[in-house]
Amino acid sequence: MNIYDVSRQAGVSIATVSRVLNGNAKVSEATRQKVLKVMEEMGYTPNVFARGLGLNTMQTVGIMCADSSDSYLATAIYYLEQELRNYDYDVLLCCTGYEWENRKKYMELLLSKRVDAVILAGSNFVEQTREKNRYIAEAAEKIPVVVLNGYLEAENVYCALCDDADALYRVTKTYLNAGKRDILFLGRSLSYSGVRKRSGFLQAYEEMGLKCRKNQIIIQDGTIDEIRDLLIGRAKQGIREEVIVTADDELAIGAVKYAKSLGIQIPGDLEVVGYNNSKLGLCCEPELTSVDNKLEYSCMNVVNVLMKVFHHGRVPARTMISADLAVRGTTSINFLGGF
Amino acid sequence: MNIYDVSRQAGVSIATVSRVLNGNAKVSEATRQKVLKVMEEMGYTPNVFARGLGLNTMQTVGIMCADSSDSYLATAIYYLEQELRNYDYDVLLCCTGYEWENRKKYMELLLSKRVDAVILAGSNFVEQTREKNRYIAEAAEKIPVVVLNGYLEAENVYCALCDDADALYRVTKTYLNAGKRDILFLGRSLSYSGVRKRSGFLQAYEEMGLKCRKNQIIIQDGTIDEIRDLLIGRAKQGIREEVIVTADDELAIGAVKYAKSLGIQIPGDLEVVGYNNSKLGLCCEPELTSVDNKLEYSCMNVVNVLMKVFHHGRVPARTMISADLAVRGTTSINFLGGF
DNA sequence: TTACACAATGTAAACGCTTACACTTTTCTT
DNA sequence: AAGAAAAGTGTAAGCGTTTACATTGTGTAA
Repeated sequence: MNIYDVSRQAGVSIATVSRVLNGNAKVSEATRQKVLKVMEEMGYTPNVFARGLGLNTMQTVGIMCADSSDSYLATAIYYLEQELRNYDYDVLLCCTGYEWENRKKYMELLLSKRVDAVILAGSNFVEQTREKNRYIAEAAEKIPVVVLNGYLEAENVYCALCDDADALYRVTKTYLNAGKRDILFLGRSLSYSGVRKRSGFLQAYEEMGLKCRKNQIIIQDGTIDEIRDLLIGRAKQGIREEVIVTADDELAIGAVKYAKSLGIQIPGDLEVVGYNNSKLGLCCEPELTSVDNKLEYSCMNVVNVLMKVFHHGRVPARTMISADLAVRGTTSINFLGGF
Repeated sequence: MNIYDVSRQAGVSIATVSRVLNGNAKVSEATRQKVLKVMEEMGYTPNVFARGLGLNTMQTVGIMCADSSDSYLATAIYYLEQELRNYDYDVLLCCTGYEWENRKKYMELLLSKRVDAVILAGSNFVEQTREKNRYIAEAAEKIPVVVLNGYLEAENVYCALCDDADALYRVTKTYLNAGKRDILFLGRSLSYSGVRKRSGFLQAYEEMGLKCRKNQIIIQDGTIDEIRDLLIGRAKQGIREEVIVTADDELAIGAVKYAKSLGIQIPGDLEVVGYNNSKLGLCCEPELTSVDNKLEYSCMNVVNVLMKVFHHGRVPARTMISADLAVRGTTSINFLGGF
């Protein structure tokens, strides 16, 4: 069943039916209702392919992420999907894994499906070298690209950021102000936000005129248990700390588990701060204090930017929000001044 | 740039270009190479809309789930996406929330986008009444529908199941055989797999000729903390148990947290068994023993079924696998006989 | 009354592919 | 060597929309 069937049944031309369908051109209210009624009765659904051919859009946005099963990314995808649906856009999902070499291919795949825009979820999409990011800039020549929590400078690329540097700066500063000196920063290998987090950590030390030892920074990709074991190994060499600040909740949970297995009291002997305020943090005992980067808000922001771009509005290439802190059981310090 | 540009440049007809594109009809190797080279040089990408119009497919599968941020569903989506991509299918994601009234609408949305099939991820898609499932059966009249871990009887609906009843039966039986009697079943409100899990639990009691008290079964939708508080309240009324078996890991973690907050030793005083073997279970201390319903395997199975259906192969309407058990710190019993 | 603006509708040409059918050339049979 | 079968290619008719342009009708100002 197609537009001809409807037009015949309604006694109008296909142009009129099409106009009713799109609602942008003039149609008298009487015919409008008549056509609508016929569509309803016949159970007519326009063919998206034909529609796509004509309009060159299928109201679809591609979301690229490394791994949609990752708690943080899964949450982002959920918020993005919900928000996009409010504007009648569908989501084409694309998981690239962590090797950037694949990503060009996946991006081309999305482009070939003629998505209206691409959202890159997660800062691990932005690499250190311009060369590695070229595929993003190239894509952005054709359609809008929005990076969620990653920074990239290129025409037609918009970034929705959380000020990760500042968040880590404030957490660290609070501890330094309280007289703590042995603070460990636990991060992942260097994504954009990873770099920013570390620099916020370092800035706090610098500002106090304090030296930060090399072994106060650990960059480690690995599972919770690997993190735990790493820290246990370290402790056995006699390296202990009073505070561990991290770049994500899994790292923090690894730290909590390390403490538990050595009988170190949390938050008595050791305070731990996670990042992302994910559900994982509610699973451990005590519950994790964690930086809340307001993911839902950022996701809504991303979609907002997109909609404005679609409607030819002016949009700043980069928006930045401040993080909150969800204070729970793994800390006892008073953050009120800093957060 | 379109197929005409390519055909002109290559000095062949558009039919030949199309044939090269689709690779199903006869083209001499020489022309094939020539056309391929021109495409490469021009950076030609076929227009999916036009292609869709002709072929009436866009190589896309819809995945419906209640909430893609849920750890279990997020993992399922990931595996499904990866496997589908192996066959050059893309994923259109659709999160419906938990109210079944919305689902008809979302299903129609997917159908209107002309997906080649729909995968329903999670048993909460299958309701108790036939009426509520009608929208699924209706969709299945048009395209194949596969339910992941849910059971539905209808033409063109395929189910990839894990034998949840058997898993809970075996766990429960093991404890009963060991002389434990106070076992609590903690489930969610009745989805298909929820019902099956409970019936497996009950079957174990029945088979031993034992009575199962009403308060040995709790059906509770809620967060980890709500579960914990519920159990604490129960304990204060003097109701204690030796074992808690659950329908998902969040419930189990709620149980672990309840035990911790009352100083109940795990696994000394209380054993806890989760379900789904999700990442959450690795976050708590001790780590959660959890039924492994082999999600990755099931997902591959779902995609396999789909591919066979697409190629007009005969496929059983329902496939069932057995669960494993990931034994970790919250149990001390020996499951070897049962698993 | 004429001329004109404007609203409502129709006609027909894209949009970029696939593929049935027709045609030509090559290869195989006997 | 003739005829049949197979291989390779082209022509043209869809697929179901959108939309520029043409047409008709209707109210309004001169």
